[in-house]
Amino acid sequence: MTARKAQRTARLIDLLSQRRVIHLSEAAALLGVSEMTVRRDIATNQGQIAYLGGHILAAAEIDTDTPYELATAADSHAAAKREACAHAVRKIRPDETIFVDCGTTLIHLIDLIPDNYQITAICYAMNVAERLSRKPNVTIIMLGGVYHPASASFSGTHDFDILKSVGINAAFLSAAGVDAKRGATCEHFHEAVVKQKVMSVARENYLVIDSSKIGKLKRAFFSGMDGFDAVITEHGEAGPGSF
Amino acid sequence: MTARKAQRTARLIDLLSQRRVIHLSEAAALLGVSEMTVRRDIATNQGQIAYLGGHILAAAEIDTDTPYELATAADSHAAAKREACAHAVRKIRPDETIFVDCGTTLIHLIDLIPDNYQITAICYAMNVAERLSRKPNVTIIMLGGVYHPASASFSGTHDFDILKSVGINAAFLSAAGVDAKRGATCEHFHEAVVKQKVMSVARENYLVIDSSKIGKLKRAFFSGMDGFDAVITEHGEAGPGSF
DNA sequence: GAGCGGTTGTTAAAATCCTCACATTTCAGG
DNA sequence: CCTGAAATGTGAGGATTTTAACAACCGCTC
Repeated sequence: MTARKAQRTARLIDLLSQRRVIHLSEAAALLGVSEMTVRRDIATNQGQIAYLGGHILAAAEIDTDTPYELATAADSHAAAKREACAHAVRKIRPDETIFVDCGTTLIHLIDLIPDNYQITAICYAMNVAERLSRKPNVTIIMLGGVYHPASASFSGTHDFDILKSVGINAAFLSAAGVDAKRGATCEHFHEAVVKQKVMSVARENYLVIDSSKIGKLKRAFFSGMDGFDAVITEHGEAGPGSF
Repeated sequence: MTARKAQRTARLIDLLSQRRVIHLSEAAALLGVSEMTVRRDIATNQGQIAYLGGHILAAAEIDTDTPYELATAADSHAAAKREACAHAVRKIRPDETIFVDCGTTLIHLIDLIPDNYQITAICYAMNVAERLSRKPNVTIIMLGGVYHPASASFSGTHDFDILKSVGINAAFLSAAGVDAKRGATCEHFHEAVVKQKVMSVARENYLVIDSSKIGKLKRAFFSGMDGFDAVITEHGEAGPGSF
């Protein structure tokens, strides 16, 4: 094995750590060699590189034991979040327009909406939009803007133009911290701006959190507790006065 | 979804938890249905089941990769598109603002942009934004609006407000058809509206297509050939007059 | 510079996979 | 039992992937 070949293989593995799946022809272009050469590289490195029908992926992906748990474990308090969302989903009627905040909590809400509901969902985070797009009968409206990687969300002044032209029946908000005195807070200021603007136009505002958030205070304030029609946790629904 | 189909899907997922990778033909035999049916089952369960060139695997294996990744992988004329983009990427300077159209073609352009370039990219399709978000040093601006599943893109009147406040050095447009007489066309009217608006504010407009598009005519017209500063295919760059 | 093994690119044919359209079957309500 | 919608099977055609053979190239030694 020449130095050139070894280096090329290392580069391919490096690419896989970022991309998970790379098509053969794409890898060939990226590495500046022919497809045949990439094939041969893979054949001599079956331990690290896996190959399936034209697609290259890290061998670890299909070797190591169940990454399922890992994926769900990355989302802490997933069970509590899902339960809170199970309570929250009852607020949605079959033909309403809702707002879905960013974060991991409300992803569960989306999954729990019955497939036959014809809802319109407004969002501003990419992971939320992506999950919504998998559901049937959902009209998705994305508030655009500048991308913020930390929360996979978009923000900007223009958001507000869209909000003027839609009627939101219920807004489902998430928070990173809920404090009795200071109210609901999140990690990023740009998120807080969007949340506030949405809350000002939505008919009903629900804060959906798992109870681990209670007592915490984060840097970006977006609403006092009296701004919510209800606070929904895994234990059920509580009036805003209980905090 | 019938009970039978749901049960079959559950069985398939169960198989995947033991086997990691199952070939399409084997799954069809194991489940006692045709390969076509297994394909369709997978298509309606992209969240849990992933599919790569004839092989079925648990979606968790290639986690965080949205279904778009798979869409790109199954992309036809992928090699020609990538070559066209290799020509197109030379139009980008290290600190510019560009527009990236929707579709599968320009995904390759994104991959080919050098990592050390500090560019700002404007887009209106989810798969494009998703791919952009993986690159370092890129500022992403998303034009929001109503979601259109066919092209994973968003559209709406409000797009135009954002466009007023940015300066676009180069817009990279794609098309589903290019006709000598009628010019550039695409599948959906809502896309055409966005393309036209972008072209009116961008300093330079490049049409990037693989040559299979030439001679085709689709329903939504968005620009005559003289609207482009250049047409870029896998064979290189051509002036707009050559069509 | 000639010779050598290992590496790489190019082609063509075969096998496989994908998409689409249409025929058939199944299933839930009336 | 009838009926329409959903689900399923089938086959053709096109696109992609695989394999194999052969030619060209590289770095090295003699």
